[in-house]
Amino acid sequence: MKPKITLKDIARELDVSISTVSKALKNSAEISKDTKDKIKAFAKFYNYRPNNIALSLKNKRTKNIGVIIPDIVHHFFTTVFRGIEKYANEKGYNVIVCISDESNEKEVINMEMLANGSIDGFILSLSAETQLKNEYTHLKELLDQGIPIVLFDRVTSEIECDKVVLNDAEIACEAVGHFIKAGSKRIALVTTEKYFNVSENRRIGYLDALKVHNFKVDENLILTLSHDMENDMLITEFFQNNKVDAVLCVNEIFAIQCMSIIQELGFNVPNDISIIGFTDGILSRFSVPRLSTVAQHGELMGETAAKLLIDRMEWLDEVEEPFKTEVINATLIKRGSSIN
Amino acid sequence: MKPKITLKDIARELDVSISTVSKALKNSAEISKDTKDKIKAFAKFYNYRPNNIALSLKNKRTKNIGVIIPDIVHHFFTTVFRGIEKYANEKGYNVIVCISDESNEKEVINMEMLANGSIDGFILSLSAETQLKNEYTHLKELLDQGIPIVLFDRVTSEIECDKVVLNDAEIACEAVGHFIKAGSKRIALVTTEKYFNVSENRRIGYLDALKVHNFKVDENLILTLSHDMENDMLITEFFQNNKVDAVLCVNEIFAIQCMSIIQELGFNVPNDISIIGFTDGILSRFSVPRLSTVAQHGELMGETAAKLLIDRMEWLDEVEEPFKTEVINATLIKRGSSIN
DNA sequence: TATCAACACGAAACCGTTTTCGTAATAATT
DNA sequence: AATTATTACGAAAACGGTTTCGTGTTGATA
Repeated sequence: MKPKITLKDIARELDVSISTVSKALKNSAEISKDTKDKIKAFAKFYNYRPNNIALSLKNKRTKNIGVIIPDIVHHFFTTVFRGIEKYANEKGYNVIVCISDESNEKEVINMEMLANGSIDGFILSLSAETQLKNEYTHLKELLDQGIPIVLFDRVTSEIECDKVVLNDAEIACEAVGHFIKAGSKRIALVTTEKYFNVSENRRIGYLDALKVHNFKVDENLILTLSHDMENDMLITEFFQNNKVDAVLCVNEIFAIQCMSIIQELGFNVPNDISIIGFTDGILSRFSVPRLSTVAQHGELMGETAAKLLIDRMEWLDEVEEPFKTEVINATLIKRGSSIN
Repeated sequence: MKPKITLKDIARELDVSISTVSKALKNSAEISKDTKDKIKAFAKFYNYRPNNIALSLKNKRTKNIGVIIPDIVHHFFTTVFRGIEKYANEKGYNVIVCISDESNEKEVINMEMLANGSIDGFILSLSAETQLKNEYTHLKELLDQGIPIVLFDRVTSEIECDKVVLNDAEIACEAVGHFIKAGSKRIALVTTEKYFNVSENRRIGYLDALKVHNFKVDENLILTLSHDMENDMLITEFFQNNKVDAVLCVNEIFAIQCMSIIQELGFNVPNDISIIGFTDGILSRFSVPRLSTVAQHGELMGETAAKLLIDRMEWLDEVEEPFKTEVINATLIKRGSSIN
């Protein structure tokens, strides 16, 4: 057991002052070559590393980023996290993750916890409950305290800060357009409650596409599912009661569930019913047939968010940049579950 | 913009000493009720919160746990992480995650980075490269410095510390036994390179089961795949060239890949060939037919690891507990991809 | 009236750094 | 020889807390 060595230890052993040791290790011109060599050798031998906590206290920056995500088991958030971690690490930052579990309270508690010095900035995607309650005072307070925040994916216009979003409406429109070009007539949308900005945007894109192609909107063709319940019965009834030849689902799970039920009901995918989902995750790649889907480029999204945050943190004292919203362009990946 | 308030600020405003403020906020009996009330009210009004960094420096404990995992996109690690985060959070700890990306170098760098004061202890699963090179000096050094470590899943006997593992051999044996009871005669194993302790243990379980039931081992029925390559060709050839009626795969992806190729080759799952995988992830639950699999209880594993670590950290000064190895009992989940 | 608790608070050390500033000792200049 | 510049280092403050110990002021006791 050899505990960590400090500047003080080195100073005592070598009979110099702490300041001298500190300067010597930073190769200061103030210190003679002899002394520097001696100190460096000693430090190297005992594997001296400066204490991060002491540095943080002194510099008033921790080189830690707080990441708050609603759920890590969702593939999309996992990939975004991957992107954040990768970029942050390259830039010498560490990442502290908290999972809000879609709960507003957890989101608030975790952020307040971390805000007391543990991190230099936040990257987060709003919890479902936060979006539902439209409650953003915790974010406002942190911004007020000068802590930079980057929102991604689940964002809100109530808060002014850097953001990274997907062109949800546009890509949903493109997906529906793709159905229409392939000859689909009755196109369904399977979505979540509309307080999610992303679902709402995808719905808008869906409606836009119908309008552009002079399709009449049939509200019966929009199925709203909750993300935390057993939806199998609802889906089954939906496809039994409605004649449908194409479905756009706002996430991968819904898409896979629909495909599985559609197949059980005796329809052929994609000949009877085409399916396109969101998130190019593992499910989409390994299903039969493989799922056509909207790739959200989560990793890029994460990197972009991290870059936005780190840039702002590192320029904070120098210039006052206006807030940016970066738009990630989704890609429609055509695979076996849709025609052509 | 109202920056964070400190003890010093309160002391100045209220014309008392810093010590008085500190004691008042901790409700010390040393301070008169009047003064305490005044200080508490002021602190509350300005939303005073002690600075975590200063506390860490003083207390020599950060209440942060470092988690190093090889890969976060793998469902198993994600769930373990979930368990760690959950338990740690309940106990007031934050989690700093680094992804080693199966690289020994990254593992070493990240751990050294965090070890300089940022965390109180580590939870990790060894990277592939670390297991391949059998290089554990970084772990030994940290343990030497008095930093507690808990290894999970990918562990090694070279290091003495707390560990959490799955009863891999046992459950693999049980899975193969299940095949045999259902009448399978030619049982294959699809696995990874054997320097992974987990794959090796599953292989041992597979061999044990064969031996117990007086089956001859046919090395041709063991297919070794690399985890980062395109394996489709290898799998296809394997099932074309070998008569097989059951397959145990050491992970979910291999299982799904095998199932998909087996079906393409015109075999019926499970009638012609039964399949059991490892990891009860999203893939297993949504495949057609649903995949029989070994549930590894990742979340429980994570919680157990976090509990082991936190217990050790909090008792560190008091007693010297011997190291423990907790074994998580996997569960065989029988679904559509295997008979009976 | 001198002595002594009890009370209420402040000074200062400490955690491990960095950094500014002051100052001996030596060397260079006039 | 007196002054100045340079070199090489140390003292101390600062970051934001906690905690030990000391101390001035009361009120009670002998």
